Amino acid sequence: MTRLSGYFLPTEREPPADAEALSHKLMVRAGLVRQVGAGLWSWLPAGWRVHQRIVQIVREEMDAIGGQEMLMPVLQPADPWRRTGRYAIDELFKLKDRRGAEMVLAMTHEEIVTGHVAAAIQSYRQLPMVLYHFQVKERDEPRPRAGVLRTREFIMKDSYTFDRDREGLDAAYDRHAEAYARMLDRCGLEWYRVEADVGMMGGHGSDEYMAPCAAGENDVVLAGGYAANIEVASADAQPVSLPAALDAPEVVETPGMTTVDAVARELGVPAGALLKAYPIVLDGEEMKLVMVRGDHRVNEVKLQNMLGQPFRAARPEEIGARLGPAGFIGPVGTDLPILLDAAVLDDGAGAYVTGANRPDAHLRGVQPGRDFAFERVDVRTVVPGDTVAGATVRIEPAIEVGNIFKLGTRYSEPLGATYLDEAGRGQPVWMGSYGFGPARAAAAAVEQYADQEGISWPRAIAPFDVELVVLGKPGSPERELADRVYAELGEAGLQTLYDERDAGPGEKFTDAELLGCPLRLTIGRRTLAAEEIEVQVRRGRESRSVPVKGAADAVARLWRELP
RNA sequence: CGGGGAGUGGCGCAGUCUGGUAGCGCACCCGGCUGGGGGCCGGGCGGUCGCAGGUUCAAAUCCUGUCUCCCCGACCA
Repeated sequence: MTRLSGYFLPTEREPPADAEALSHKLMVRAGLVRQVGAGLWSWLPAGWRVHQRIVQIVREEMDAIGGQEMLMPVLQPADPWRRTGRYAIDELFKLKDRRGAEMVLAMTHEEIVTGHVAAAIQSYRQLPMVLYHFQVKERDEPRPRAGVLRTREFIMKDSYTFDRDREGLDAAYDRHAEAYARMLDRCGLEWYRVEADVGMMGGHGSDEYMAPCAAGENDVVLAGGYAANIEVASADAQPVSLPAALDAPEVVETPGMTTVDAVARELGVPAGALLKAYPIVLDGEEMKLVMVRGDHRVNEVKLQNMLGQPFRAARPEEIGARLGPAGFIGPVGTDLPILLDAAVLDDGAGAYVTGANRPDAHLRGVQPGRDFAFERVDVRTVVPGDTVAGATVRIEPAIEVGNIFKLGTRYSEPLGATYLDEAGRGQPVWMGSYGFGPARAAAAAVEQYADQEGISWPRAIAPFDVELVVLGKPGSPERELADRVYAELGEAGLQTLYDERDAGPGEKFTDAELLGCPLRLTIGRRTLAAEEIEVQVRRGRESRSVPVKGAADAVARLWRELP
């Protein structure tokens, strides 16, 4: 129970000048958070209540799947990070203690938790196990942004599962997925589970939990039941009307036309009738030529995953030496291996335009298969209008609020986490790791439900259930009634913020709507006259009234019906 | 890392080009009025102009260096 007159809730009439994202503006204006430095934020009391409510929901769902809460330090010795090969990560904060020992600030806790398990687990009888904690993560982000959406220090719930084998991991992973679905629903968020890139975490699979909103940093591809991060999404391309096939490729002069648009316009064909060449160089300096349709773009994450090894774009001099001048390169007549994107047809029904590998010239009438050999790949970025199983995709921005990984033995092997099976054989532990960011969940809720007046919290994570506004002078009958209702609301189990400041009605209403508690009660002169208390539902700003007698219970019933 | 922008009272800003007593709105403090949508009157407090050095009789303003923050992109374990 909280009286606003003495509560540290510094609201602002105007957003910070440098704020761009809606959640950034509103969380600062509402007095929930304050910036300390780039990507460094303090949570003020009301903001921390939101954070803690989310934490509690997550905790309950982790406990429900057998998770055991613990706590591991942020400051850690560098050695385990060297052993797992993660010491080289740029985002990892590195420092030395007074003795000169190399330390790191943890960005996640795989190294430490695996170390504990390695030391303590000897037998299959001790598995499976689920461990988790809420702890600060430190990441030296190249560019923090958008308030608490992308910060250098943040609290994450990270859990880790330890199983005997792949089947055990799969089951643990599925249980986590179910827990994540429940916690996100309970937080009142709109969300998608999407296929994700496993990235450098390595391992056997990954899903991301995405909350769609304008400030989202990721793009999610959705179509019917299909959902994937655009980094890994696949879809069927929209067909393009190709020019008729020719008996053989034919050179056309295209002086100075180095762009798809210029060539397409000159030849009167759609951009999709061109083939774009993207020369890459693999680790061993082997060069390959990736070909996608002129209206498509190479997706470097998909390409990397398909290659299974790092690559870089070829430099102009390398391109010049092996193919031709940049802007005029193509697959015909080269001895480079060619990776042809799945959206390019080779049924002979039409033909493409490609660079001719000499200055100011292209080839038309080019047919994959007939005019060049290729390996078929899927390496393009999905675009709006593509389809998945007949359903047209849409692409939405979203915040990543959670990410789950099947790690396999990626960490248990370098850190020596093994157990003895029934036959007495040493086996590596199979691991999964599961992250969730309460701060991002809070920001996502702000983004998803805010309106012109401010924040509109889902009831489960609002800083308070009810804001009680009293109008009228201190000592007035209105105040006496409000004091009584305030106490009754508490008895009814509602967390209430009581605005008993000596301020005008406009200021109180404006602040209440900015802060966004699900219900606002107003007690003023009208209340006394009508024997009814006005209740405003924040989401939609619809007003109703309840009798003064029994008001708290009526409000509690109403609250339970809210989203 | 590349590009763009900004540091002046708690917040939002003007002043810098053209050097000459540091200003405005809001907030805050005191008194009074008002009391259902940021109300009114009167009186006040508060700023080493990011930092350092330089030029000058004189620097928020000119010069040099430096730090910090924001936006777009790259990156994102």
